[in-house]
Amino acid sequence: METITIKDIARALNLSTSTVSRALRNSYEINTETKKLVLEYAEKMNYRPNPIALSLRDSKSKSIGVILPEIANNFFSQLINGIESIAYNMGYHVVIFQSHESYEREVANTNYLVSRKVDGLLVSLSSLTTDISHFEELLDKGMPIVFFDRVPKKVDTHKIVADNFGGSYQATEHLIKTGKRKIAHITSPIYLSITVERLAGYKKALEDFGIPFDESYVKYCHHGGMVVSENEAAVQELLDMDEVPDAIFTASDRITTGCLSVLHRKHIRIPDEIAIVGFTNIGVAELLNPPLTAVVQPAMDMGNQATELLIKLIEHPKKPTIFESRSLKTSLIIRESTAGKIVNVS
Amino acid sequence: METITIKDIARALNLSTSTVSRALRNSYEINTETKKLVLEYAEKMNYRPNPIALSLRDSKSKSIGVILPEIANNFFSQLINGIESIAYNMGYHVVIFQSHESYEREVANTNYLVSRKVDGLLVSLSSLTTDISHFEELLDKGMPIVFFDRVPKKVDTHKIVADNFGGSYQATEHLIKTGKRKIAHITSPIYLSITVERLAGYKKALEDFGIPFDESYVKYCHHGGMVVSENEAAVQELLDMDEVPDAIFTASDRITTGCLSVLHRKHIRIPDEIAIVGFTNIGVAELLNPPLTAVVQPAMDMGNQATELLIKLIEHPKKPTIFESRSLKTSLIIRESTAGKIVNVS
DNA sequence: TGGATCAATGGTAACGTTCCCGATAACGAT
DNA sequence: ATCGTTATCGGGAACGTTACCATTGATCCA
Repeated sequence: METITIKDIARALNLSTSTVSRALRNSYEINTETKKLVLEYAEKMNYRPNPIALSLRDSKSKSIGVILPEIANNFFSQLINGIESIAYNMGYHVVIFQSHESYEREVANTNYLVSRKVDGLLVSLSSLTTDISHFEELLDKGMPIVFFDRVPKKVDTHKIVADNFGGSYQATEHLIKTGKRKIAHITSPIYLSITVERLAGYKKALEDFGIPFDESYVKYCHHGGMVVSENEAAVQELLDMDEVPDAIFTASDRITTGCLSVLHRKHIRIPDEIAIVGFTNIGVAELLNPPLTAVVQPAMDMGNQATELLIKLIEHPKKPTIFESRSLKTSLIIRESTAGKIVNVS
Repeated sequence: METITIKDIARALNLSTSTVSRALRNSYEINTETKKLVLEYAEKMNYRPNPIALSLRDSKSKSIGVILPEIANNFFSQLINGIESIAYNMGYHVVIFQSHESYEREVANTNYLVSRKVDGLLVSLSSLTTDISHFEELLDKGMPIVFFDRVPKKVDTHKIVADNFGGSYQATEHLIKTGKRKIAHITSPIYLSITVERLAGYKKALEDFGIPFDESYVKYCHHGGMVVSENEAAVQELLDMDEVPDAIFTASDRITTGCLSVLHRKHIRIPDEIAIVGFTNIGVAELLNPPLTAVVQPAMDMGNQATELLIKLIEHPKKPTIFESRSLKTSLIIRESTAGKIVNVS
């Protein structure tokens, strides 16, 4: 448990540090017996190479940085588990930073992580990030970055996302097929990739079933639902409409629970007055009142795949000619919050 | 954005590295003009000291390690937010490791964090940790450690816990006052501090109200509710009893949701057949069916205080003669899962 | 037997920073 | 003129590790 160094071993065995170093790395040019001597002594003294010294020397750290909006969120914490399990197996460790949906903190975290010499970055953009030059500069300098979930559109690197379009389409289609026609959508800021894609899926489903798209049925929460008043306002605006929606499709963990909470307080009956389907990974969806129909993302798998791609990038510095943009299937879990007779709509 | 070093500045300004270093640290023995020159150039070139080099030199890293069971858990992720906000303000950064309730991973994480030269440790024990010698050794060597939530009994260092006894007493008392007499308790493994304290509060409340304690009403989940079958078995055993409980007091986030899920599947009516109160910080308690009465811990504040104590320990290496053991008040939020007439019981 | 080859090991610089110890010059005091 | 003082700066070592370039014997072949 004492911090013993190569120097200590060298002194104890009357060898040079070079010899010890090479013996430990099992170099071919070291005498077998010397090697054995060193290895045994190192084992006995519980020698562990100093990662800091290694980092300083090689400018790598066997660690990957994760920047995401927040961890107190089922989707992200499941995703982190996915990241960690792969990283752990590959000998990397994971440093997590939260942007708390703040652009400034995202930039600060990025800089810190870079100065800390992480070997690569796993990033999901904050809801207030419109300028991504801090990542582009790093990319230009050769820093491996993989984006997940909330990905920048133009940037040229690996990306892992859920099939937001498909999931959204499926949710909307499900609402339509259970007889809903006035379907609202409460979602994140429009400059997030997830917002655009989910909105597109929603629109396409409406279109396919001959329901005209009504812009006033779409509400954006600029802080991604982090601010209570936002949800409140969004829901209230919908309730104040001439044609009150008969269904709401909510686009994230926080927005979903926020809206549910508002609807509860207003004693709106779900699904009778308004049906709800959420794009959410909350673990207790089936315990909610009513049990919540949800589009669930394969969060763990997203974490796995993003990490695999990142480590591949780190360990094969030759630039891949093509970057992957994987889209993982979501699954629609139907529960009572959208209960209704299946109606023939097409 | 380029990684510029002190050497680069020295070369550019025709100074020595020592001078530059001292100028940057605003040493009194450097000429004001020289200082200005260096500072301006450093600013212009966006110089950032290399934390790795600092770590190697000083054997400190301005970082603190956190070891806890899992982050995909409302209580812990709220607590992490508390840790981060303080650490961030004090110029430390936070490295989080999950034990996933495994003793081996806890030990591995500890070793890694130590070799990584964290300046201190914030620890909540895994549910399978009975031997804490890996922490005791570190403590003996002077490593600052603060325990929170699940703390070892004997160890001599700062500890931050919720008032588990009080919270538990309050919950039990509430059940009794709403007319329940056959109150079961499903909890974590008995060798965890939280288990012992919560059990004690539960017992004391029973005793104070003249209800005999029945050991068979207490069920332990050895994996802290992480394993579904555990919850299932615990609940089933209770349902199979001659005197089926009329209330269950569950002792953690995971155990609470796990039990609720089982009760739902078995179509047990809450609170009519069985009332439920959970020791839990889940965010959507009010959205559950029925809304869940909960003992809520001041998770964020626990994180704050633990971090403050740790940093104090780090920055004032003189051993404090006495270690603090703070216990923060919980709050009982009453909702429908324990609805019932208030009865006169004493 | 001289030179070449090879196995085995040592010495040292380098990564970026700080700190201890000097070094230099200017200046006033003796 | 000599000395001590002060202000300002430079040189080098150290943190732990590895890579490159020696160095040393020993062996071998012509």
